Amino acid sequence: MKYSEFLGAISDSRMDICQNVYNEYKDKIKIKKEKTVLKNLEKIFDATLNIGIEKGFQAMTMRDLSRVSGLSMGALYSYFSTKDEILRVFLSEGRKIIGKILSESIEKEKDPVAKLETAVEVHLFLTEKMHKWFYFSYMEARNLNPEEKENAVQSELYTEKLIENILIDGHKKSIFVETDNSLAASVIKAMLQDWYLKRGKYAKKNIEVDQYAEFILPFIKSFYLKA
Amino acid sequence: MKYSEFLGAISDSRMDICQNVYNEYKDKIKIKKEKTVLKNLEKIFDATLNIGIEKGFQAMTMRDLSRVSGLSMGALYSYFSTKDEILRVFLSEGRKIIGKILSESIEKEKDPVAKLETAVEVHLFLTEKMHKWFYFSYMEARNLNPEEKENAVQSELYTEKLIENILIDGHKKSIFVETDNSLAASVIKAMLQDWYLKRGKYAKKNIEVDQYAEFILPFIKSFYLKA
DNA sequence: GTCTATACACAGATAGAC
DNA sequence: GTCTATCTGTGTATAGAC
Repeated sequence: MKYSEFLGAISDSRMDICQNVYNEYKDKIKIKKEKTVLKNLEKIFDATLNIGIEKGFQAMTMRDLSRVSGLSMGALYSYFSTKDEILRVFLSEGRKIIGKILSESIEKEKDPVAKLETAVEVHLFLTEKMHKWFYFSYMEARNLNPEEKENAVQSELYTEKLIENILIDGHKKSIFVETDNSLAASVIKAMLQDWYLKRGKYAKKNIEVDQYAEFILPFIKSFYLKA
Repeated sequence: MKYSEFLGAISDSRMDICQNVYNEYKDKIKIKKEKTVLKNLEKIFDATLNIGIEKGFQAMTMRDLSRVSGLSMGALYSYFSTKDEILRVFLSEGRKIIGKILSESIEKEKDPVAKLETAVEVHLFLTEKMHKWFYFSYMEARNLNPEEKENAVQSELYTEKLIENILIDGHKKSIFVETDNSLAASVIKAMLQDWYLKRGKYAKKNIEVDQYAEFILPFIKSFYLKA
């Protein structure tokens, strides 16, 4: 699959996240008109990601957020009751969307090699499309409260487990070599994460996401595929 | 090489960093007795890393640092004139030490395969020994001023260039396959970084640094070594 | 539904006693 | 060389006008 094909096949994830936030939190949000809420949630979402990536969520002040989002301080607090809630809500609703897309894509494929290819490609393409969310999520997860931090860790492990299961299945079917599949999944995950953590570097090297996928897939296969 | 052998061969990096800080900044530091300065710099260094890893440097207050380090607010400001200076100084002096150890270790080896093995092992072992510094450095680099941030980026690229040069040399000597060596170095770096970024995860999986090295070396070699 | 003005807490930094 | 007490700015959050 190419990134361009992927783009045509999925919906606007930013809108999906805001819609999810509305559905989940409409009782707590003081504004009642759905259209107004969605419009402003998107402004808050974009501003939070942009400032958060620029200087970190802790360093972002509510005055910054007000200025960049175009909403007043008072308006912001009609949507979220504390600054920390903004972080918690956008991260948790994002995780739900992403977990769903990834697992559904893998389930569609039958054989282990196709599953592995799909897992790698969909992960790279998702993080390319939502790179701001992913980078923000990675860097700010430690600012969550202990309970939510645990959810974030579990979500990471879930992705890794998806990959591990593909490797286990492939070995059972005598397609992949025998190895420590848990460790192998971690290492593959590390390569996938590097794509969104070092976006600036790859941009400078003129590497696009399709090229990155075409590089790491043979790299992974050369180790796991039996000769 | 095993991690235990590595440990026997290098000096106490925490003390080295503090010694470097003293040498470089003794004119700016208000306290004059070297022994006192070194003792207190180590306290400040440890406290900064511990609190910084726990909740981030931005969220760390000077009162936190005072409490954990055991020095008063006034005393802290006799060593560093601003909070940001603490970050800047510990990161830049750490980078100097690390770059030196890594490049010297690689230079000792002659053939590309041994160089590659050494680069991987020394990087993993260094990050294992100084894992707090590395994690802190990775997460807080963006809180540096633009000039220092650029230095941090360059230092990262330098490490990557060391690996890339090994791959280029290996290909010239017909030992390694032909590939995009810049991209290859990035991907190897990603695997190396995962070790210190996901320390908690590997601890839970009961993976030690020697095991991690033993896993990723064959993984890397299976791709680069000619059959 | 959105705004401005403000309360109140706490941050970084310093002065001056010891 | 180290401490305590304090200054001043800025942060989050809210009240109440429109």
